[in-house]
Amino acid sequence: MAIPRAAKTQRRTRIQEEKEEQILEAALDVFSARGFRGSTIDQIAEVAGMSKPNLLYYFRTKEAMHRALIDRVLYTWLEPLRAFDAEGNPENEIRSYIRRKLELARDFPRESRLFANEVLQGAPHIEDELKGPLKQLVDEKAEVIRAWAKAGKIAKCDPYHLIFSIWSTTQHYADFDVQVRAVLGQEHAGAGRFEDAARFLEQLFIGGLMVRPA
Amino acid sequence: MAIPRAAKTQRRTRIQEEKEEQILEAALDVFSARGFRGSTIDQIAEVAGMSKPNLLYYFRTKEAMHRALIDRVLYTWLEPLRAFDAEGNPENEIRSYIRRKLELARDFPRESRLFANEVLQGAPHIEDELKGPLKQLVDEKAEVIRAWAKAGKIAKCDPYHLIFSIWSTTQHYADFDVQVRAVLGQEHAGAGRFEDAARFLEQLFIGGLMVRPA
DNA sequence: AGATAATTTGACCGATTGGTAAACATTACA
DNA sequence: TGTAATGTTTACCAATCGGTCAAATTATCT
Repeated sequence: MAIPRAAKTQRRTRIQEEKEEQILEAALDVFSARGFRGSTIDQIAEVAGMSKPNLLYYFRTKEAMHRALIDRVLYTWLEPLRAFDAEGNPENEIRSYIRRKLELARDFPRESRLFANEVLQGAPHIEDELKGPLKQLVDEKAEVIRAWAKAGKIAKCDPYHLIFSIWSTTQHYADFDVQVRAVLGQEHAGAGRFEDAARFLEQLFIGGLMVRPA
Repeated sequence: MAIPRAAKTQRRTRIQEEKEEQILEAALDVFSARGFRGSTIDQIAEVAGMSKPNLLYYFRTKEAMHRALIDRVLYTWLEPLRAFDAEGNPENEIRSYIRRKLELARDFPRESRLFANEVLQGAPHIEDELKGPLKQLVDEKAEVIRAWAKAGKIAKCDPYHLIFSIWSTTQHYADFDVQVRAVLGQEHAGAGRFEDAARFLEQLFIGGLMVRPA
């Protein structure tokens, strides 16, 4: 008798671990490129190199795959914000937050698009995560920024909109990659693009937020 | 004999005009919320309040609806950038560009999401528009910004990434509205949100780009 | 009014969707 | 090695997909 996902054994098989990994990798490919509703199990199965019923042996539904993916990716995605340190030097903290987010956009564009697709379509599967853990984390870090502003370490500004603007500018390079490529064309292609973006964003945020000595 | 979309008469009927408008309005609702692949003709038909074959009488395929929508919206969407004036005062031009884009995000969030969905999923239907008219317009305005920087009117910066960052920060409020709402919660709700965002973004961009008198 | 063109609908089509049942194959372990 | 649990596949299902068709209805014009 086939009992999916270790309902009885508690311990996960080697095969289970490998196949689930394989499936989630394929699911990330497909979901991030086409959104949840636009993706089909058959597509994921093809990318994963296994049959559809085989997929459904490990994840009972399409939603289950998506949820497993979201859960796994969400933690990683918020890591840079979590690293934001109240004790650190404000300029350094902001600068390295921007850089880390930009690196994430460069190295994990699929993860970025997975969230973008989800949020863009009303976040039907992750509303609780947004209103709960995410909001909590942002509230906490916003308080840090507010304190910096109050202490005169950075310019007075709305900390929430500051965070939003860092999110949007950095993730833009993953989520709207096609547009960025189309506009920049060949002349600005290649690895230099990342450094150009990083340089500009640091200039923008540091220049816009740092209190300059008179 | 039924001949769709004035193939014979040249002149469009009153009914044609009304119904096509009705359909595109409904299509904007559905496509912007679920993406092209995630949307169904039945959904659009229901929102439009007409039967599916009736829809297909005016637009022969799902793609035709989407294309008509894109074409109609694209022009409006680039209007603010087109208004960017080389002769104007740099600070004013940038400030009002930001404000106009932010107003667009507030007043036409569906249009913003339509493009976001499209670009996010690889822009399969609008690649030519991106590489053609859009790139051309951006190239032109980038040159203006570069000239301002060279003349010392604003800080030296990469004009393309400046434009990207204005796009991303402003459109973020339309495209990621659910996330913004979730994070800000009730305490920052209401009409004040728009003004808060506008104030922050102006501070960020003007502060980050203007050359301050010594 | 009557004729003609324009519009609308219900019934339907083949393809694809997410998912199931059960037979079959493989693995792990005694 | 035998056997029970685990893993895989073929064949299939009802529902939904984009789209067609012919018949019915409505608007337009003389």
